[in-house]
Amino acid sequence: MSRYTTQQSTHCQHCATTGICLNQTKNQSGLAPSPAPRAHKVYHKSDCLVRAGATFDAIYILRSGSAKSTILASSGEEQITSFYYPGDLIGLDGFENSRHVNSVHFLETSSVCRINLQELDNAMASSPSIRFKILQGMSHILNDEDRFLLSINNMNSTQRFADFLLDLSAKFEKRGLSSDLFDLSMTRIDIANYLGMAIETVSRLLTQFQRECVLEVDRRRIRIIDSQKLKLYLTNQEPTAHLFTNKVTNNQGEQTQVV
Amino acid sequence: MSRYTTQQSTHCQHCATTGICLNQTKNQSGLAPSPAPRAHKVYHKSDCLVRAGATFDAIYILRSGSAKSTILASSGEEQITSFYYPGDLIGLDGFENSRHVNSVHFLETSSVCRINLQELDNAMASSPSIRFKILQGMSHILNDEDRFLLSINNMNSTQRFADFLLDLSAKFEKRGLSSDLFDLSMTRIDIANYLGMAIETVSRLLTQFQRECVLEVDRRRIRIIDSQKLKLYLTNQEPTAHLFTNKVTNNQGEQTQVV
DNA sequence: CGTTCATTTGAACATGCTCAATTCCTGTGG
DNA sequence: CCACAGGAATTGAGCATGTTCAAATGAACG
Repeated sequence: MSRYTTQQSTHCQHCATTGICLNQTKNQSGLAPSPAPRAHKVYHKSDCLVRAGATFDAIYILRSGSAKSTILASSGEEQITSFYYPGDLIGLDGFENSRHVNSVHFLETSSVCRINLQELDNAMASSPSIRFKILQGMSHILNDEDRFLLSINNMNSTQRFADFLLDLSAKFEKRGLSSDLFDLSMTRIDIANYLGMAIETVSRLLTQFQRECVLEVDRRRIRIIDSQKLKLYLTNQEPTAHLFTNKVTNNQGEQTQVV
Repeated sequence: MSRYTTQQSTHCQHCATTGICLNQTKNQSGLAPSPAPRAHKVYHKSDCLVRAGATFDAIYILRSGSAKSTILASSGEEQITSFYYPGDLIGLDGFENSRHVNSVHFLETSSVCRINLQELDNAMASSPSIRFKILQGMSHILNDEDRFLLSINNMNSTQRFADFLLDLSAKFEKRGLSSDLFDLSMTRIDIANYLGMAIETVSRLLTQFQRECVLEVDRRRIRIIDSQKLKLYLTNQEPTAHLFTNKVTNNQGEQTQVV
């Protein structure tokens, strides 16, 4: 793996934009134990950044490219837990047991910024803004997973897939890229694994969306033609399905007004 | 809501056992801006601790009882994202946007320790161990959700329900309670919502497990009779007894081993 | 007691999976 | 440059898991 990696010595601009660039803060606070600008490594497709079970000694910020993290079931099956895009924090799962729970693999040529734990702790001790940014980053991941949970438990495969595409679209837009024309960096197999469906279902949904003039699909390239219609798939509940949910809502509704 | 709450002025022993009691540390470090021992409030069943959308100004440690957090789908449906037990951190979802994403409701009479953000930040600034404990707590939640994701995407309802029961059992044991005799503090509706299945399925699974002499069920009270057999359901990809097909029952507890 | 909510149980149905066959794409070697 | 292999993706058909609908029972509570 190391033969694939190179070192660069430019300043960590991308990290800075996310507000978590530890170099900057260390300079500001005058600590700067290592005066050199942060080094970042370049990895290639299917390279491994972190292996489950490995000692937790650093976190990473993705600078460019994309990655996925996976956990291993006792049965031996893998489950993708997250896809990462530039600016995302990677490796935060390690705090629990000082070992990584997820493995992280790159989906394409990518580069990351490595921040070892001592560095991180120093920064958190000295900078309120770093403290906040790290907590914010973890909170963001948490909320993302909660939303994902929601989609898995309450949506059918059509809705889930539409949600996935809109999510991707929003992520690209947030990073200054086109929100309606982008390349998937993951295979259909990865998508199916992530969304908890069969690859055949993913394939059929792509075909369906294309047939209904919502998307244009060319291999990994996706063009969203009608994002309004795509959003409709999210709310379009199947004709029925109300009894169970009504009960839940009523159960919750009581708390709003208690005489 | 406030009429349900009372104040107590004992020292925060429960928090101390979790290692995140901020009072202790503040005493150690001599900061102690508020010299009074930490107050904790008592809430009752279905009381609301945190409402989604509310300003994020504190986190909480659950001292006793249990709670659930829920997020709201755009469609209006609620999804339970987590159940909380004593020692758990509550409210960490607020860091992302300075607003809470989840609502938190109590499932029974419970008490919490409130730690406002300024307090938390002070403690994190001064104490490396607090810094670590908070990150560890968030990491734990993250990993929990990842594992849950795995179970939802890769397990059928029987496996998921067995997993849920074993999880609960482990949580009670970790807190010094009986691992094989406990009361569910949530309704079947909550369980079904959390696990992403219909309440009828939950009911049928309870009946099945009882029929197969794995559990004894009496309303909310669960006794795990054969935890070994319960664990087998996790790995047994092949369903041993079909739940929904008109069963050709072997009227004794022995189920047909397909392995 | 009567009302209401939680739970159980049965039967029909449907969403999405499995299995199977085919096509498409990419890289490789002759 | 083409043939070929192997993985990725597509498409079809049957079927199983778990949902939905419906009804009955049980428990809690005023």
